[in-house]
Amino acid sequence: MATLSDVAAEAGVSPTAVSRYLNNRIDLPQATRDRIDAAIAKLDYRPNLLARRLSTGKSEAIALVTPDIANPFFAELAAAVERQAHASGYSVYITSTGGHADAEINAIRRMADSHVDGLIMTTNRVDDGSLAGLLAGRENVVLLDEDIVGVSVPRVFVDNAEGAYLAAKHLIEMGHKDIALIGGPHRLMSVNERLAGFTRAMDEAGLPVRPGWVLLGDYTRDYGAAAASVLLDAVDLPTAILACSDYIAIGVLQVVREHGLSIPGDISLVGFDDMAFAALVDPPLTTIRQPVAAMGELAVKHLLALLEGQTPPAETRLPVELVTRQSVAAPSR
Amino acid sequence: MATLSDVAAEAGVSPTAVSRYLNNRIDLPQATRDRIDAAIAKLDYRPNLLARRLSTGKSEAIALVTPDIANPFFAELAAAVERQAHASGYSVYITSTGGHADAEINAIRRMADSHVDGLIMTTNRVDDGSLAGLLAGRENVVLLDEDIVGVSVPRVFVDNAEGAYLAAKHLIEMGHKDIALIGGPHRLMSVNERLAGFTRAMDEAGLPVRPGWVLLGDYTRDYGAAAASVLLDAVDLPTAILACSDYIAIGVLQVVREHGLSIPGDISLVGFDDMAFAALVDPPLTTIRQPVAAMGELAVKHLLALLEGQTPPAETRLPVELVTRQSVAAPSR
DNA sequence: TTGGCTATGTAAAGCGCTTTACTAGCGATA
DNA sequence: TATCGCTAGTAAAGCGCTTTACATAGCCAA
Repeated sequence: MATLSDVAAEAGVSPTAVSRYLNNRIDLPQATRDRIDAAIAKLDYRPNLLARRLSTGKSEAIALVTPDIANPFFAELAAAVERQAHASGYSVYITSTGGHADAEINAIRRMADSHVDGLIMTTNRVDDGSLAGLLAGRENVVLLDEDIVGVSVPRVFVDNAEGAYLAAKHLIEMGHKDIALIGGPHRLMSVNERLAGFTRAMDEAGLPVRPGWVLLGDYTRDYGAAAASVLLDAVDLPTAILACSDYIAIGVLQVVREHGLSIPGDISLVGFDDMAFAALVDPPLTTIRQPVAAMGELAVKHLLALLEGQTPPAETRLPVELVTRQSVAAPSR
Repeated sequence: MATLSDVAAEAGVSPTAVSRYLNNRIDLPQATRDRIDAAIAKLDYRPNLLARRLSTGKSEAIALVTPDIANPFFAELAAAVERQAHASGYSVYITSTGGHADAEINAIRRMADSHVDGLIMTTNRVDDGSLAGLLAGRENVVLLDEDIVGVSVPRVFVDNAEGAYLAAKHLIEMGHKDIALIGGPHRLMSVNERLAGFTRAMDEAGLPVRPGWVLLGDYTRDYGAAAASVLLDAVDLPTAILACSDYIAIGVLQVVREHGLSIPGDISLVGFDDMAFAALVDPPLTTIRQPVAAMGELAVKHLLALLEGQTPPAETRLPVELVTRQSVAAPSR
């Protein structure tokens, strides 16, 4: 690999001149510029980014740490982050942690050690304080999608409460009164908020939120199935289920079918996220759409603003919308 | 941030000693080790990876360049690559290119400039020679999933021909004779091979491959829909369609339904890939499963072998399997 | 003729680490 | 006593770049 010095020698100037020329920090006469350009072309010179980063202390790169890149939600988020970052000349380094606390900590450490300029953090656990400790006080972090309590960095979330409210209201307007909610991990911000939105809709309609019909566990298909089993094995059944993620919804779908019931014939179902498969399942899922791409883009914008010393909003809420398909009908009972 | 020298000063030894101690290149008496450890703890020292990489010329990191991380196939591949690389102490930097030639080239360049030790390349286009030019002769690259002609680096593929053969044979055994194939981009290796496997199965059964029933375009839902429209608007219809990807298959699904036909009642359908949604669509899709995780793991293993100067197999074919669900039935006509 | 300005650069230090040589001191050995 | 070998380190160069401070030549004005 040719180095800057090689180019300088070839062009008959000093390395300083070449460096400053390449970084637009010097005005050179045309003849000199031509010689340098020729030398670069001849030697196929490409600057060593590592050396540059070490020297300047800037990397023009950001990291995205994510629980699981194989999860389409985070994958889409990652794609959006990358698109937006590239548009601003930044590279992005994506890591997935598997959702384990120690892996998250390692990932953050490793990224910091590799000297990325900033970090976008998504998680799907509730933190025990260790993440907060690592992240607190940093000026180059933004939180995306899910909160970490005690970390006062810019945050980009979706309007979770509104989403659940819209979903519940839709069910209520279709005539449902007996509505159950299946949600993600207890105490996770999005879960709290979705539960709150659900409760508000029920309250407004004068409908009770039955404790036995609020099941909190995981944003997974398996948990959806397990929770649906609990619901369906009880003596009285809800006429509708609000699943706090589309993954939960397909678990519900499967179990409902296994119980010989039909959706939406016997039970109506609303999901959350509008993942790509939501339109493809049988029946196509009525769900709450999250603006995934916008979330990723905004997170990058806020991070880059932060890096430039500006002060992006402490918290941004992106709007969600109800997408009606065919998993909701009027109650038959 | 504390540096090595800070630690050395704190511990009352030279930076050399600390460096060599941390890299296990020196035996120090317990007392000295304790002083260094204490200094590290006190200063919360973490080595600067950039500096280390610049100095050693090794990065303990590999890059994965991929057309689109938002595509669950590549996302799953990425997750597997990351898992396996981490297990060997390597970081991985994932980039997606959007499937554009220049973006691919940029990505490869950028990765090379950031001095990753090696590169795993996946693509979904047929190369015009520019990628081949960039990659040819490199000793630290492996190709995954799709070939780039003229690049003689280790390759990890799936047994495409066998997959299509199994799918076609399954249809034939169910009684189908009029079978169409909808495939990805013309001249892409996987497409060629799947077409070949299809043809072999038809030949063995003494069945003709009708040129009008072989449609090549893209591995996308849109193309699947477009191709299905062509097929269904003709005078005589196939009784079965072999879609060379599950994305194509769902496009087909949609169009078949729009034509008032049912799957598998009127037309049987087999997909390829066994993406997560294949089991969720209506009807659940019979498809060919690719061992995605194994592909990613093997690519990493072969790359690391390469980096250690070993010679992994020039080409590995991973087996596929037929997953029967409910999109195939005996022909009604 | 001198002083100063502009144009065109360069020398050298430094980013934080690794690594190759080298060495001071000391006990044991011949 | 001179030498050897071992222990416990160290000095300094180098990875490839950036950046600060300085330098020289030529020209113009006073």
